[in-house]
Amino acid sequence: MLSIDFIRQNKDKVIEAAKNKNREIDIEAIIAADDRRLELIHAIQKLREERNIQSKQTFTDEIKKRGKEIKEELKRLEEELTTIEQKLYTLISYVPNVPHADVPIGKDSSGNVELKTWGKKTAFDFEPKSHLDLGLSLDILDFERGAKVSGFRGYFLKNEGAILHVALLFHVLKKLTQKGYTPLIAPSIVKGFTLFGTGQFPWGEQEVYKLNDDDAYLAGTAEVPVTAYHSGEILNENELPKKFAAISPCFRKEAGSYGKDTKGLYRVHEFWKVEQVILGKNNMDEAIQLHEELQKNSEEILQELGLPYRQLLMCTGDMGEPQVKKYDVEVWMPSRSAYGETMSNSIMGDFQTRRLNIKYRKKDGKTEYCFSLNNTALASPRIIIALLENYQQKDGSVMIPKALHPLTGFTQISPKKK
RNA sequence: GGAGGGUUGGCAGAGUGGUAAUGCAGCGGCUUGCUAAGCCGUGACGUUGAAUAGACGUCCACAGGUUCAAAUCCUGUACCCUCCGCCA
Repeated sequence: MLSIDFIRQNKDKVIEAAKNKNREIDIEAIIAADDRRLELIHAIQKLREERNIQSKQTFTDEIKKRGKEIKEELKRLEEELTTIEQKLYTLISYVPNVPHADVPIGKDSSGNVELKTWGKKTAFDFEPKSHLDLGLSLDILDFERGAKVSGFRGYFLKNEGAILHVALLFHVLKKLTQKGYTPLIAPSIVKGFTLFGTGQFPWGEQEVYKLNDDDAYLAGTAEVPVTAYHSGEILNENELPKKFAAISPCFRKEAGSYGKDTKGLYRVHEFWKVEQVILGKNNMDEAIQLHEELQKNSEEILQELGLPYRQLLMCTGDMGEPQVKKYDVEVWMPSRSAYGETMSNSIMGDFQTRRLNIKYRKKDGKTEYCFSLNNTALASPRIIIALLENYQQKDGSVMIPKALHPLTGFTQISPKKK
C-alpha cells in the first residue's frame, strides 16, 4: 500500500512502476476520489466544530433545533465520506509498490539477471534417475497412494524420506536460531486481513484455500502470519530489526498452473517451509543490507547441503505487487536439466506494514512504518528433489549431506528389495 | 457446546450522558560534582500550515443505534479471562 500523499507527489513514478510491473491502475480516478474526500472532510470538520461550540453553551431550544440540523447534515456527509473512503482505499490497494533503482526493467522472467552461480552442475557417469524413480526404488515417496488419499498432487513421504524432511526443517530452524532469529511455529489458519496485509490479496485470491468459516484461510507461507504478528502495534526503534525464523505447513491451490509440473514433488498443494521474516526501520540502506543478510543465510544453507545453485535478480515484470527488490535462488535439478526455484527473497518496503499498521517509535518520538523483508530458508519437500537427484549414486543409492547426519541417523538411503 | 466476567495510550489504571484523571516505562530537555535523585515536556490518527509551530477535528476492542450531546445507555460482532462439558 502506498500512501495517498506519495501517489499524489510521485504520479509519474507510480504510473511507470505499474507499467513496468504489467499492472493497470487509474491514477486520475484515485486523485478525483481523494479530492472529493478532502472536500467532505472539510465540511464535516466545520460542522463538528459548530456542534462542539454549541455543547459548551447554555442549553436552549434554539440550540436543540440547530443541533438537530447539524445532526442531519453530518449524517449525510459522513455516509458519503465512508463510501468515498472505501472506494479510495480499494483503488489504492491495487497500486503496486515502486521497484528499487537497482531492479532491471523487463516484461517477464526473460528479463531476470543471473548474478552468480555456486557449485558445478552435477555430472554423472551413468544414466541418472529422476526423484520420482529414486523415490519409488528407495521406497521413500508414494505418489500413487498420495493421490488416492489426498487427491491430485498428493504425496506421502515415507521411511527415510519422512525423517529427511523433518531433519532438514529442524536443521535450518536451529541454524537460524543460532544466528539470533526468533524461532516460531506459526499458525497456518489465518484471517483475511493477514492475506490482504501481506499483499497476497486482492491479487492472489484464486491461489488460497478458504475454509468454510467466514474469515479463515490456509496460508501459503509463514510470511503471512509472521509479518502480521505485530500488526496494529507500535514497536520501539531500539528493538529493530526484529528477525524471525518460522516453520509452518504451507497450502497452495496452484489454480493457475494446471498441467504444469504435474509429476513429483516440484509443485504440490501442501508442503513445509522455514521462512525468514524481518521487520526493520524505514530505511532503504538498512533494508538493502538486511536483504543481503537474508540472502547469505539461504545460500549458506544450500552450500552446507552441497547443492549447486544460482542467484537471480528479478526484473520488474517478474516481481509481485508489494515488492521493491527480489532475488530468487534456483537449485540445480538434474531431471529437469534446469535450475528450479527454491527460495525467494524480497524487500517489501512499507507496503505490507502500511496495510498491517506496524510502526515504530523513533528517538525523536515520531512514529514511522517499519520495513518488512522475507526470504525462504528452506522449503521441503521441494528441496528433496535436488538432494535425491544430485546425490544419487551409480548403485541407485543416495548419499545424505554430512550436515544432516546427526539428525537423520543415517548417511545414505539404499534401494529397498522388492 | 453451556454459564458468567472483561476489553480505556508502550504498560498499569480511574472515569454511570456535557473537553479522557493519575502512576510507571520510553524519549527529549533542565538541574545537581560522584552508582543516584529531582524538575519540565511528551498518546495515536487526520485536516490546515513551509513547519517536526500553532489551530481545529477524530479516536476509550470493532460495527451499528438512541440523544442537541455517548468511553458512559441499547444492539450485534471479535478477542481475552473464569467455570462446566467434550477432547489430542
